[in-house]
Amino acid sequence: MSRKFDSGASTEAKAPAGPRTKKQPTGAVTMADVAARLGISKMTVSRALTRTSARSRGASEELRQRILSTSREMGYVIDRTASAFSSKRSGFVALLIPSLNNSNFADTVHGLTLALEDTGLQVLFGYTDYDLPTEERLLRAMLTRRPEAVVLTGGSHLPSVRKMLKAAAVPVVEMWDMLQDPIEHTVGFSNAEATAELVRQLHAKGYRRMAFMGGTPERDPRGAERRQGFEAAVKELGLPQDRIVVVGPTPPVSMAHGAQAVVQVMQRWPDTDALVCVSDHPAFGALMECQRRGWAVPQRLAIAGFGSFEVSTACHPRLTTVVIDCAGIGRATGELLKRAITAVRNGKRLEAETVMIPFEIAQRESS
Amino acid sequence: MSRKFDSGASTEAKAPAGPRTKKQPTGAVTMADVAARLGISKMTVSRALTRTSARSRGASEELRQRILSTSREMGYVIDRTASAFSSKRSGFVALLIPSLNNSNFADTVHGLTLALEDTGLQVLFGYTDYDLPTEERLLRAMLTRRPEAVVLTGGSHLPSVRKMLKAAAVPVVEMWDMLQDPIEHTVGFSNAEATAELVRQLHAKGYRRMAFMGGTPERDPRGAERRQGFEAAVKELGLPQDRIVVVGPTPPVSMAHGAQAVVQVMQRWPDTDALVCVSDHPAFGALMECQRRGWAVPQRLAIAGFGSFEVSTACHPRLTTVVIDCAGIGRATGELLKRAITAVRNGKRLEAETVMIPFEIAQRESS
DNA sequence: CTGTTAGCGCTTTCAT
DNA sequence: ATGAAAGCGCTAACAG
Repeated sequence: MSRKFDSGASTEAKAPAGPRTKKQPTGAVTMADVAARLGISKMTVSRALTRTSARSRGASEELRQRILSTSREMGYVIDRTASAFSSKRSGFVALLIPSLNNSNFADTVHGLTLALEDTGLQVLFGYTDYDLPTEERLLRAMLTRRPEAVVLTGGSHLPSVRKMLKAAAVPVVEMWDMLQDPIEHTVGFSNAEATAELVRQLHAKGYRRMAFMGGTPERDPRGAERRQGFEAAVKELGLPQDRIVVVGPTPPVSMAHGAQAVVQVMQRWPDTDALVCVSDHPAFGALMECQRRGWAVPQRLAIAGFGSFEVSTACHPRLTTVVIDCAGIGRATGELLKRAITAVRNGKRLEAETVMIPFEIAQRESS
Repeated sequence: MSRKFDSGASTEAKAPAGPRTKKQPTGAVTMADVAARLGISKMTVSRALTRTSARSRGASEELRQRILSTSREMGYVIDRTASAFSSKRSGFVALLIPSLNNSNFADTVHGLTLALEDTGLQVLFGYTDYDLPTEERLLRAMLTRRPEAVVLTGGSHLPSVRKMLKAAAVPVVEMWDMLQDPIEHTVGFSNAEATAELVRQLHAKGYRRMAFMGGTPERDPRGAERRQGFEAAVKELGLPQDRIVVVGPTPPVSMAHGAQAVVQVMQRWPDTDALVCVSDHPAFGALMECQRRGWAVPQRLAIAGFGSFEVSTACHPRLTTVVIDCAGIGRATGELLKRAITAVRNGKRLEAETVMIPFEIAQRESS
């Protein structure tokens, strides 16, 4: 007992702090309180509570049960701020996605959360609103919490983001895209190839004069990739290449954008027979606009989307689209994360990995 | 210098830990490093970095600038785990919503985040999947991080949740509902009253045989409230009261549920002239099903939803719905949070508040 | 398997 | 305005 000015109270009785203590304690029950009650050291309590199936060291099972039940009785809640501080393991994974309001990303978060469920890792979550400076700001704030891994969406980041991540020396996963020059790990698929494949299948069905609609490329790298896939495919197939409509400026591209785009397309290129949209949302908007104007889908114009959002199967006619295993991206990211974090905790480093997530074209009544 | 086994290195040069140190330092640049470089105490650095417009005490402006630039140069990133631990201020707000995949809640999160933007508070975010035990589990995990406030959705919680919150002695906000017996603060509106008002307006338009469709009440308290509002209104208006269809069992109620429900309704009560849905998603599904079957909307059947989701204005005909200021709920919650947390930090406690958020009925072509 | 000791990086408290 | 000392609640490291 070397604490100066000790109030003299045993650690068990939480007397109000003496008049001369340097620092005000929380007031909450601490590990030391639980230990004192049981007449053991707090280290033993710590071991009992921290014990994982993986960690062999811990208290004996009988004692462990007593510790657990006493903790419960006393209303003890471990202070992870303190434990993170002491162990240098925050237990956080930082996750940045472009938008909350997008069920594709929501499904990815879902899959990731499930994969991390039994690990004690918590997700520190942020959304960038498709804005690079916002991403940078959020990441900067998150890094003050010392996350054990960082997950980003896509490969488009400010230079300072790469710099910060390098300095933080933490495992990084970029998801949802296949990247030329990933920071470290990647989990995703080629948005360009998926769109190209969609175009090829529409071509096989007989469509020859296709148009593409999407948002401004700078703010939506995934959309830009899809557009490139479209352009490559129509070129390869010898189809007209100039039928591109850009809406914006703000992502996400909305249903209303789709309605507006389909009108533009039909005005500029009246013989267009298929419209490929950057996502299901504008595709749906386009479909509804066609119904308003009495343009038969798919007879007058075929429409295709991307992402297989709920609306794409609920609408009438149902939308042809690219089906992505969004939850699978999250799950794969989670599994990768576990291995990467375990490696770091053991003083190693997981070799950079690239995980390909398959996609599928769903041909439905809109084409 | 009372540290035993000190390696002898000054704090400036980050030599690898000596062979006999008890604890491995992080390796990252610390406040002490920055201070040493400037020849000042780390306390001064701390003050310079923590200085808020609110806090008057801090370093002189000139020194502060030097500290800031040196920090940047050295790549110093403050360790909020340590500062939270030391100050007993986690800087976290715990937020629990039922679902990520719901733009209403997404908008609320957005509003909340914006309101908290300049406070240094970070959101610790979890979604319950409309499941009370999941909510309890998530909250338990979050409380280990000592959040300075907790935000829940709705008023339906396990008893243990109320107990944990009471023990944590932290400000609590329940949002999205008006509650009989709130835990503490409330921000929301009456789902029952909003639905009742919708029914009254449909009645005024001439609809007389209305049906309601929703999910199982146990898993969706907000849906249950809406149903109660429907029942109260049709009773008050002397309309048939038994036309209730329950789909499920799993919330959220989907577009497909709506398609299925509208068929059931028209089979059981063929003279139904209006269908009120628990949210826009099933309302949209019902609308599409009507189109598939050639039932004219609103001539044969009027359809109304709830929530003013994007699809409700994009579809054709557009859906009559209840417009909620979702972001406003988030914003109001954020403002309340700021005051509540400030109070606690000053050793006070904010009196329990109830903030009413107005709603609006949008009559559109589907009715 | 259990205990002892030291200390993580910051902020509080008190002194100057 | 600045500094020195102490300590927040936990876990690493070592000893037994």
